[in-house]
Amino acid sequence: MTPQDLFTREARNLGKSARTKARLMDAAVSVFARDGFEAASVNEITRAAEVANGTFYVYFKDKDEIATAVAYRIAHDVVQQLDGAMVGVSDAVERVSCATRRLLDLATSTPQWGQALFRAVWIYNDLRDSVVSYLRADLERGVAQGVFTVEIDDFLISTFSAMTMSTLFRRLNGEAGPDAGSRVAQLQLHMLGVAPDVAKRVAFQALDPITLTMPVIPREMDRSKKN
Amino acid sequence: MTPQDLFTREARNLGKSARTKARLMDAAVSVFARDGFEAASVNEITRAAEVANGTFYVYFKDKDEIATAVAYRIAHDVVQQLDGAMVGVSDAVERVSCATRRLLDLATSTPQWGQALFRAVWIYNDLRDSVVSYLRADLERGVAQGVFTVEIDDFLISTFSAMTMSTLFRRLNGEAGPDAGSRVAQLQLHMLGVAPDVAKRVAFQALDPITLTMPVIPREMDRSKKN
DNA sequence: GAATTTTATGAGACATATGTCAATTAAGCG
DNA sequence: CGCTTAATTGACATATGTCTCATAAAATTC
Repeated sequence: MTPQDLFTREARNLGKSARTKARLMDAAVSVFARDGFEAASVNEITRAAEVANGTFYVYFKDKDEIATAVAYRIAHDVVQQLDGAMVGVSDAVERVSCATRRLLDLATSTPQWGQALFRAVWIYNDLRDSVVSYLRADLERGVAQGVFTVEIDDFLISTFSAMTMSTLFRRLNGEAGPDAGSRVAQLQLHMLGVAPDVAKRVAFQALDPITLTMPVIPREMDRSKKN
Repeated sequence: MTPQDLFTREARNLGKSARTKARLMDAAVSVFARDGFEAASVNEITRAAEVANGTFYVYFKDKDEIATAVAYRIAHDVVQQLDGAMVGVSDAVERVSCATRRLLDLATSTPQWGQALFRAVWIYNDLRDSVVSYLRADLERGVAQGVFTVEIDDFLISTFSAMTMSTLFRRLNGEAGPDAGSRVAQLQLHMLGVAPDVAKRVAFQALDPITLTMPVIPREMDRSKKN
């Protein structure tokens, strides 16, 4: 078990079936990250989890089921982390910039989860909406504060997230360096109509180094009652 | 043969082997567009092309080979179309806006090719560079003209293209309407530092309705000599 | 520690994919 | 037309994957 195996870590005090399920989910994360969602096979996941092929089907109906389980869980944790990292920030410009930068830091610090998040957001539309849910509010706050001069609608939000996501992608592939978060945040602020000097200052200002791991909190007891 | 089958159309006066190869390439385009590159199978392509499984291997070594053949060809044609549609436009702001809008119009008018282009650009990095080759020049021109106030480098260019590509994606999926091209162009201009009123005017000004089909011009004689 | 329940196993039935090749069919040509 | 070459075919060997199920192993209960 590597430090990346966060589901397993979470389940270490739970019943055996919860632990096995967690192993499978961690394995799925790393296989999805390595091979992509389409190319991943149940066999590959069970091999990575070091369980027999049949064991998989005790816990999940098929590949889709484990994929959604993993994806929604990761998205949930990411949203929670971001929320936590932004308490006390009230300026809309800062919030928007912060969110982008924190998301990139977070995903980069646990690359497998970053990869999985990226792919999941790609596939599940409603999941993207959930990761992005806070964004609309912050953008509208900025309009109310008079600092953003664009109309906030679905198109803008999609474009905005595409900028973040494409940066995440490049960051995970080593095509962009550690300043990618600040750079894309700066461009996003330009796009929203923030004055260049303000955009530059906010996007590049130091972030207090909050610990951004994915502290998966045990929430459930053993729930492996079939059907 | 549907009107979308542009390779077949191109090859209609060529030898039999060229026509079969073209059928396979058109089939590949539509299967890639429908199933995605990973999920597509050679069987599916031969079925769509209405040829036997073995025929495929006469013309292509494997799925990758036909994919690159198709992808590079589409990219080549798209670049050529865009170039053609922009002769005479010298203002950098207009050129940049135009390129984005034309690309979206083009890809939307032949959705299968649009899909294939999107997926191909995703996979083949050098191909993206080729589609985007004119972009760097136009951006630098804008800086020289003093209308863009950002530094032009790989990061900016990637982010810029991501905006275009994500819009293409949404457009092809019906998540964005016909004004998507203008809207994203406007946002891109904002990002580059163009004044809002100018950005709005240029991004939404009418484009002369140049015929933007993919006029694949026969260029080669039958080249189906194996090895 | 024996009985019972939970969990894990892996062989196997079935499906689908790849790439090869000997045989067949079609095309081109004198 | 008959001959030669080009093009196509589909069965086959091989591989990989999915999902089920009877059985084995492990954990829990009494």
